[in-house]
Amino acid sequence: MTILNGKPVYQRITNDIKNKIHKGEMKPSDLLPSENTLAQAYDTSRVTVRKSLQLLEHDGYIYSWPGKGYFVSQPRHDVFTFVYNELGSMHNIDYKEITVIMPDEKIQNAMNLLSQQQVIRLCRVIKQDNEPVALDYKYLLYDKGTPLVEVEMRYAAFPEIVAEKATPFAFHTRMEISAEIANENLMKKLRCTENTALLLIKRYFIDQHDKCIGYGETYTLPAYGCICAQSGYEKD
Amino acid sequence: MTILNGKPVYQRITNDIKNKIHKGEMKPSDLLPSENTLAQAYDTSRVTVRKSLQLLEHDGYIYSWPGKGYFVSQPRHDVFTFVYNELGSMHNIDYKEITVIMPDEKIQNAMNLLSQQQVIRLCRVIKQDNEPVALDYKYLLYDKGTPLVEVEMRYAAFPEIVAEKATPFAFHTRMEISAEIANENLMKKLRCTENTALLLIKRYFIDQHDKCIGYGETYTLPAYGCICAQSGYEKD
DNA sequence: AAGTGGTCTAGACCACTGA
DNA sequence: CAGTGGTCTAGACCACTTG
Repeated sequence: MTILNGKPVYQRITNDIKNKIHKGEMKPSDLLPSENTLAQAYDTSRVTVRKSLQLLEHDGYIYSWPGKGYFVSQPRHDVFTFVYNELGSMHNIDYKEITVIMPDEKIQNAMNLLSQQQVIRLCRVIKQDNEPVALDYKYLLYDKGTPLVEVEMRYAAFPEIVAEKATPFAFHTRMEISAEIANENLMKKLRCTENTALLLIKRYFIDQHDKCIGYGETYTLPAYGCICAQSGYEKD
Repeated sequence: MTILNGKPVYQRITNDIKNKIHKGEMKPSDLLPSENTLAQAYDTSRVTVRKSLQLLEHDGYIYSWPGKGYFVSQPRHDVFTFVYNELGSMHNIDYKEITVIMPDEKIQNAMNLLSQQQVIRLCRVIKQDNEPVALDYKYLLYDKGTPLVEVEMRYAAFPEIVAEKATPFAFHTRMEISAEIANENLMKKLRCTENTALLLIKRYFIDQHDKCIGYGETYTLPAYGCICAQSGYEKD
């Protein structure tokens, strides 16, 4: 009785309202029927109706105004999402070097380091069909206490390396995407000409105390591909 | 009685569990206490506990397995989000041209057009401090029925233009981010040298029938800035 | 069979908005 | 004041997992 056509009641309500919004039958800033009205219309309880409306609210279709009611939102088309898996799976990796260095000013600023603080630098070249497609640098804090060097030797991807030093939920990543012309070092390692535009991805790994515990730079050749992001509202 | 310290019960439960996960007291794939256990522990009802757990589930901290219980998730550090507001606000815009053209093959493929289908092309140069920082092309389907040209004259940003032809929730955007070297046209319009790496942002506006109703290309100078994305779990 | 989460009900009290 | 959403209760039945 509660579940009809294999669909829970709250999903039927959610879908009905979502469809009306998609079709334009309900437009941004329109007022929805009240919880009690919907409960009567669907012959169900207020709790069930609220579950539907909270799903829609969470997905950005509607918002609630206590004392007034629910309204259709202004849609946002400026929020984009993408998945960035570190290059590596499905590719050959040429491990190039792992060194403990005294970082230059650029890295010191990026990681907000004290001077005299050493860092571990990992450099990798990613290959596809035996051609280099990307150059990847990673920088990690070097504390003499822990034998980090051995850890890195596993060629782990960046979030996993960092997660060893912080609990896995306790850090976040900031990414900066830009374009850069290949310099001599990049030309040599990526076997490209001097007129090559590279996609540069910088990543800052920040722990819960706002401390930068890892920094990475990845230079990618145009041939390899691009970052592909999505925005918008999906039907059903 | 239900609300203590100004916080609803369900928020206290949510925060408690979230903190335990952040601190590492609960690790990925750990089993949480059952709904009934939590209800007793917090001296509340199962419904309230479920509200807390569903918030955590929606935020990616835990997942449920019917018949077994709730488990701490493997954290995802590969999903990134950013806000892309079209260049324009806070900048000078040099309107350059608006034309109805027969698109070349590149645009035909991008928009999946039939040959002989004309499109409207808008070209803008965005300036900052009187220096050009970006070049922006927009392509829209041209149907002779509607006086679209007048509509575009308002210099509206892209999602708003497109939303006039589809209901505002009924389309989504795909974005491709890549790097490209300045060609002669770009060098002239952006006043840059031939060795300049530009950030190229392509946008495809897709309606609910998977039809491309708009296409855009934005070339940005390195000096202007970059795309800044975020990933990870926020405390509280 | 006992325990788990998934769905749902029929109430209740509160704070807020608007006539 | 009546109506709205926000929070919460004490039950219920179901399908699923585990012993």
